[in-house]
Amino acid sequence: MTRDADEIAPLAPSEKPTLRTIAEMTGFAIATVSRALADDPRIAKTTREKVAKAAKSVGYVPDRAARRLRTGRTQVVSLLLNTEHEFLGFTHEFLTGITDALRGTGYSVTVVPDQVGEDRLAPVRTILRNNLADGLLFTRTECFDPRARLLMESGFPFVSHGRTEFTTPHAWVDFDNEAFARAAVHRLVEKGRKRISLILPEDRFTFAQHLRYGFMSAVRETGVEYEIVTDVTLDSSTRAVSEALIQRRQKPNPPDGYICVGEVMALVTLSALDDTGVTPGVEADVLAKRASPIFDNIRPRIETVFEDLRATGRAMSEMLLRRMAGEPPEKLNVMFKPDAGFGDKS
Amino acid sequence: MTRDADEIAPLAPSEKPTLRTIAEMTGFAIATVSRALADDPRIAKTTREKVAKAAKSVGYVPDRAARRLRTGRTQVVSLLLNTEHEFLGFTHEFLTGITDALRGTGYSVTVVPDQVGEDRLAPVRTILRNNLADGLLFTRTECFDPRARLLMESGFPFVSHGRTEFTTPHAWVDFDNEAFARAAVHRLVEKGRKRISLILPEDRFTFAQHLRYGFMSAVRETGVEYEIVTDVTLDSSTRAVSEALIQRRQKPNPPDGYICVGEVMALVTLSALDDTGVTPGVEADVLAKRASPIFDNIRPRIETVFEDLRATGRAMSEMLLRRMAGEPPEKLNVMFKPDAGFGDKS
DNA sequence: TGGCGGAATTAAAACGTTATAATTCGACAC
DNA sequence: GTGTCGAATTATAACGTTTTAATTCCGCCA
Repeated sequence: MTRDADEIAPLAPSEKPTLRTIAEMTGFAIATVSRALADDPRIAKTTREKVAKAAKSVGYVPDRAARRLRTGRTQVVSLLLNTEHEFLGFTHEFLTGITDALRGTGYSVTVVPDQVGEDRLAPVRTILRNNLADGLLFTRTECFDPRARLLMESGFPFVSHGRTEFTTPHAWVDFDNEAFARAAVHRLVEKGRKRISLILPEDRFTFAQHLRYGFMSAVRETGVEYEIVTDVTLDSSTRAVSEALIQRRQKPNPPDGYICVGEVMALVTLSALDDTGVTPGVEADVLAKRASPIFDNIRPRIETVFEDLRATGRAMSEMLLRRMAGEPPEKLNVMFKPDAGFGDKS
Repeated sequence: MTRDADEIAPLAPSEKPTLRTIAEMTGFAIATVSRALADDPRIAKTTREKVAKAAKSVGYVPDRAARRLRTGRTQVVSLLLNTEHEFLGFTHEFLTGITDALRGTGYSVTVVPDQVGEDRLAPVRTILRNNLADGLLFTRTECFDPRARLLMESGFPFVSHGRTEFTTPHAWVDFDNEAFARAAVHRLVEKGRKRISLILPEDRFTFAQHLRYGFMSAVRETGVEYEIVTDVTLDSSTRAVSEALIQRRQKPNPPDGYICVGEVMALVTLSALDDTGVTPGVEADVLAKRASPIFDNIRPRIETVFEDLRATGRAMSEMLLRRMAGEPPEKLNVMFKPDAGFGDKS
C-alpha cells in the first residue's frame, strides 16, 4: 500500500464514508485513522491533521451502531416521562430544556413512558438490562424512590427531578417547594387571610414533604388557621378536586386563602370559587406556582411564582453529561429558588 | 459438539445472554438459533420450539446495536418536535399517544428539536445521512413542506401531522380545520354575532389554508361581516396578540365574535376582552379549538371543539409502523373530524 | 451399489468500530 | 556491527447479529 506524498486521493464520493474510506484516501491503516480521529497522542501530529482533513472533506460521521456495539455506549439518554398527568406545559418546557442542553453533544433523547400507578421500576430494568441508554432522567421523585435505589446500586448515571431521602448522594435538580409554600402562606397572611387551604401531592413524593414542611412551619410562625385537604391530591382528577373544593365551601368556616401547586390546580380552584359565587381577590385569594407564561392571560389575575422547567431540563441534562463522563454525584445538585416572590407581577 | 437428547444445558446465568449462549445451551449453531428465533420455516419445528424455550428461560433479548449494525435498521422513530411555541399540552398529549402506540413494538422514540424559524431540513438531513431512525413523524406541516419533499425523494417512511399540497401521496393525519372554521362561523352567527374575527397561522402552513377556506366559505354563506387579523399570527407572542386585540377594540366597529385556534389564543382573547371591559357571552362570544381538558375550568365558560392529540399521535405512529413495514402511503390518511360541534358542553 | 434430491443445519463473512498485541524502523549506545 | 529502545503504525480480534453459500445426512430411485 503506497502512500504518495501529501496528496489525498479523491475517492468515489458515492457511498457513506467509513473509516475504511478515509484509510484508503490517506493510505493509513484503519486503526490509525480511528486513533487519529480520537486525537490519540501516540499518533504523529501530522498524521492526525491529514486524517482530520480527509474526514472533513468527505463528511465522515462515525456509525453509531458500530461504535455502540464495540464500546457498549449507546449515546442515548432516556427520559422517563410521566404520561398520566401533567402540569400545563410541563412536558413541553422540560423536553425543550433537555434537547437544548444535548444539542451538539452527540447524545439523543428517547422518551419512555412512566406510569406512576404501575411498576415504575419496569422501564428502568429494561433500560439497564438491554443497555438502551447511557444515562437516565426522571421526574416525580419519591422519598425512597425505587428507581433511584436500583440505579445507585447499579452505578448507572442518572439525575432526578426532585430529591430523595436516601443517605447515599446522587445527582438531582429540584425546586425549593418548601420556600414556595412558606412564602405563599406569609403572603396570604399579609393579605389578611385567616384560613389557608392546601392540596398536596401523594405522600410518597418527596416534594409533598417539602411542601408540607414549608407550609406547616409558616402556619406556626404566623398562627394562621389552615387545612390540608385530605380526600384529594394533586393527582386526582380535576373533577374530583373541583367537587371537593365546592363541597368544602358549603360547610362552615371555609378557607379564604388557597395555595395551588401548579396551573391546573389554580384553574380548578378559580373555577370552583367562581361556581360558588366567591370572587378571587375579594372574599378569597389564590396563589399558585406556574410553569408556563400563560398565566399572564388568566383573569382574574392571581399572584404566582415561576418554576422554570426549561432551565430545569437544561440543568439536569448538563449534570447527566457530567455523570456520564465519570464525575461523582456528590456536588451535582441544583436547587432552584422561587423568584423574588409573590406580589411582583411579571 | 454433541447434542444430548432433549435436555437444555443449564448454563452459567451470569452474563447477558446472546445467541451464542442459546447455541451452547441447545447444542445448535448460532446461525440455526438466529433463524429459529425468526421462525424461519426452513428450521425444523421441533428445533424452533426448543430454541424458543431456551431463549425464554434465559430471558434472551437481541442486542439492538448488533442487529442495527448488521441490518441497518435502527428500531428508532424520530419525532421532530416544535420547541418554540405550543398549544397548551400539545407536546404532552401527542407524545403520550406516540409512546402508547409504540409500546411493545420494539421501537423507541427520539425527540429532535424543530425550529420553524431556522432550517427545518437540517435535522431531517442528519437523520437520513447518519441513519438515525427508520421513520419520522413531524408536525406543523407546510403546503410545500421541504421535509416531506426530501423524505419522499429518499423513499424514507414518514407521517406528517397535516397535509401538504404535493401531488405525490404520502401518509398523514390531520384535523379537519376547514370544518372547524366553518362550524365556528355558523355557530357565532346562530348566536347573533355580526362581525367575526380570526387569527390565522402563517400562510405557509397548510392548515392556514384550510382554516381560511372554511372561514371564508361560511362567511359567504351567511353574509356575516368578518376580519382576518393581518399583523399578527398564531405564532406571535401572546403579548403581541394581546396588544393587537386590544388596539382593535378601541377602533370603530369592533368584532363581536372571535374564533380561536388553540387554547393560548383563547386565553389571550378572553383576557383582552376582560381588559377592555367586554364580557364574553354578553357583548361578544369566543369559540375555540382545544387540545386539553383544562378548558372545563376556564371561566367564563366558552364553547370549544376538541382536537384529540393523543389519538392523533397514536394514529400517526400506527401508520408509521405500517409504512416502515413496507405498506405504500396511498391509503394511509386519517382525518379527524371536529366532534358533534359547538353548543354541547362536555 | 451408486447417485440424486431435498431437508436440516452450519461455517464463514460481513456490518463499522475500538483495543490489544504485534511489527516496523530509525536512532543511539556499547 | 550488534543490540536496545521508543516512536509510529498496523494486523487482528472482537462486539452480536444476519445472511450467503456451503455441508451433512437421509431416503429413495435406478
